[in-house]
Amino acid sequence: MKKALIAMSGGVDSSVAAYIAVEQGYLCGGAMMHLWSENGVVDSRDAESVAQKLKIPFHIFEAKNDFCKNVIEPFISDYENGLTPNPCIRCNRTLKFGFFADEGKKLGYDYTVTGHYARIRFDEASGRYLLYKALDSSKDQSYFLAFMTQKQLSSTLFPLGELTKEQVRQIAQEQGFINAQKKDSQDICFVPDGDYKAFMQRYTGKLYPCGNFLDLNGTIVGTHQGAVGYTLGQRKGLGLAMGEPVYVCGKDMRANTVTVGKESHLFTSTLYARDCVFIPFEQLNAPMEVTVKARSRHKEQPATVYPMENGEIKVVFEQPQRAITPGQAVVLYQGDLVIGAGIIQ
RNA sequence: UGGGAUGUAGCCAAGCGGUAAGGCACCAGACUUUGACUCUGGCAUUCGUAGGUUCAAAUCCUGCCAUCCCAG
Repeated sequence: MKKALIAMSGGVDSSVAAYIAVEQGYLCGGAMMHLWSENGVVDSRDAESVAQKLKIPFHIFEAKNDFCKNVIEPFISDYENGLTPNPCIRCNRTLKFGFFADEGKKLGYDYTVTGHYARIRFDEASGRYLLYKALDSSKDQSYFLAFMTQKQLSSTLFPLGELTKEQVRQIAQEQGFINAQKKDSQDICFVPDGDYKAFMQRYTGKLYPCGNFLDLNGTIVGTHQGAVGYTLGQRKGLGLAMGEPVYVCGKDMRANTVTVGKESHLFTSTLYARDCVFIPFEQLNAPMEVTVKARSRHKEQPATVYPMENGEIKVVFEQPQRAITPGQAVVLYQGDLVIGAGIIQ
């Protein structure tokens, strides 16, 4: 009998994923990673409650050091370098399907199970594991999983990939799980109040100095509160009353300036990406018609992807896209199949 | 010190005797397992100030104050 270790967050999704894994006959265990807390408290009560109901063992993995090294510190240095990182993607690749899976292996588990909405299928013809969108497109999380390696995909199970959120809540309700009505998590987990700049200042002890807002002509139009606190396309929080809405059009970390302008200046139809991974094949050798997400909640856009030097790619959209932002992940699809992903530069 | 102009919310700004448009900013929700975007709602009992005229004034009159421009 195969053994499966469920990554349990205490939320409804991973709880139902655990229930299904048990029902499917895997020999199951549950575990939670202690990723981060500023007060040292780990709240594992909901997860433990569900594990108890399912009569499966429950572990807590201390992962704070790995999390700091692989998620938080890159997150901070990305912002300091003028990028806008996506920490959830990094966490998936390095912690959930990295550290956590490794710990599971040490305990004799064959599979890692999570409550993600996505599907994995083995393709006989190519001998590769393929990643597909969830059947419930409104909950699909394949964007956050697109950097998974073949090794990771081969030992991962997503029991929720064919279910809707309603069905998941229904199951949680039927099973009497404590979190059946719990609100979905959101925001960056280590910045629950959403103020990531304040978090960075606490974490690093640095103060990010004020600087100038410039218009597109280079004229000073105001004072910003630290360039790391702004991202491309941002409108809110600038405090600039220019008579019409203005958006962040660029940043110069060196000069500590933030340039603002009209929304029409944010549209571009080409992007370049590095650190690319491909799922149905090892590398891209020829141009390919795909649909593309340049951020998690981007509506997929038709585009052509071209291979470049050093494994980089160029994506040319049919229509210009708003606020393509360096540091964000770009994910390529063909229908429900995830083709690959990269980091926008 | 003379002459002119202007003073309406944080910023810009309508209104020109009938009981405060709008935009930007801001705030609160919604949306959302990243940052953003977006959407919805809120936001001047009061018009530099003190008096006067009038049934009724931000709107007319007078004094004062402030700011800007031109003279000197």
